[in-house]
Amino acid sequence: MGPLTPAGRPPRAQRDSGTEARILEAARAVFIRSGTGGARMQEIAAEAGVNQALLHYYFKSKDHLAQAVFREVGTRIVPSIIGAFASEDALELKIERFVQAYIDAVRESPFIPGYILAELHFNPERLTALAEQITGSNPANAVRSFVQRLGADLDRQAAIGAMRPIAAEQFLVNLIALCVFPFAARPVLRLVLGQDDEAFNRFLDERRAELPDFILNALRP
Amino acid sequence: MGPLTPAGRPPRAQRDSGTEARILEAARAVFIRSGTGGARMQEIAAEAGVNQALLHYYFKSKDHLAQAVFREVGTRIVPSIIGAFASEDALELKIERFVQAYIDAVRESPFIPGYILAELHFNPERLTALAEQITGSNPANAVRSFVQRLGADLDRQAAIGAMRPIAAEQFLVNLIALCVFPFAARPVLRLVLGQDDEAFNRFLDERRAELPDFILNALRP
DNA sequence: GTCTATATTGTGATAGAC
DNA sequence: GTCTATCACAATATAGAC
Repeated sequence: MGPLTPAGRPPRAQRDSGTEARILEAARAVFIRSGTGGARMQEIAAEAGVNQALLHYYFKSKDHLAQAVFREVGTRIVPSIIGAFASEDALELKIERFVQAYIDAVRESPFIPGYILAELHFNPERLTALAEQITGSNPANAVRSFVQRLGADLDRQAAIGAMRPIAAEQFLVNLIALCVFPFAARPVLRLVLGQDDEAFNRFLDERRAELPDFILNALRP
Repeated sequence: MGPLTPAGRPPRAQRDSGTEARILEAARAVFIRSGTGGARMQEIAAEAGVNQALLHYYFKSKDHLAQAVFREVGTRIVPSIIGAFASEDALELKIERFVQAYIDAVRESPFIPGYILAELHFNPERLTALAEQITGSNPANAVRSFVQRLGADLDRQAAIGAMRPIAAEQFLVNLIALCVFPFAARPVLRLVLGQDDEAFNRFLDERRAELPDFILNALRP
């Protein structure tokens, strides 16, 4: 959604100066580190290098801006999860690739999972809006059919004795938990591992290599 | 910490009318569902059945109150984690008991993990204060020695061929992730499982029974 | 200890010049 | 489109009566 223009007229020249994008970027940074409740419009304006009035010019209100940020962040993360399981590869391969792709992707912006979980905890209603945008008008159905396909995949493996049986919902939660949690609990981990960023990165390197084994091993018959 | 009393004098009579406790209880409920940033002192006062001024009488400021709540909630959860591993039982047994004890405990108040993670995400500095209170003056050391003991336990099992080798930090994160995440991501789970509380509870029942197998299986050599 | 009333600042939002 | 100035109200915090 672009700037608000007087009834139907296209936006003025200089529309592409990138101001709107800069504001959104600043808002993302501030909302991610302070939460929707803790964030201040003034702080966002300062970080974007503009004044507060401009935020309202581009995004009506604080809540609109928060929604825009959440949508943007959410739509970037979730499809990667769905996408990894769309291929025709062997289940084992999908799992391994998903784990490594997720760690690689989120490593770049390690605060995102914490932000998403916190935002959903305090504003669960945002979830339905986000889910609709990603999956279409009936998110619950889309999710369920995804779980069903995963379940069929797991059943097939169990039938040929390649894996032990496990409920699809439980497995999906396990998989995502093992990937997401280290980032969501980053502050605690830093305490356990000893404060510095470097240790955290070493931990992630090790995890990237070993987590697939842990999961695949757990699935062995 | 009791009410503020004029220089050294003990609190007046009727001190035990339970007002302070009622305020703290109300504050816990509100902070847990709205976060420190989103919570309003007025809302807490209403929920406690008193007026706003009393909150300041008992707890200096909003931030003090938030700290008190976080300490109280945090100190109730964390020791249960440490405690489960203090016994002399076999590692397998400790793991199984920890998983089930955790699920049973948190089930009563399923919003706590989300609250703690969110609070730590936005106010990581609160962690050191909490950790000091639980573990004494040097939390980083206490945590590290705990991890070391767990590591020794794992090494022993690996040495006799009962388990495959795994780094203690990775295993600890896996264990906690698998327990905590379903609660922290409760809103998402409800979407996946189909909205209602009953389905969530069935999911937890199933999980309580199967998660130990998943973990123990992952550790098999 | 508990209340009412009020001070004081913070903060989202708007008006209007340029 | 972007700014300055300002409004209106929400929210924390305090003063002081009872």
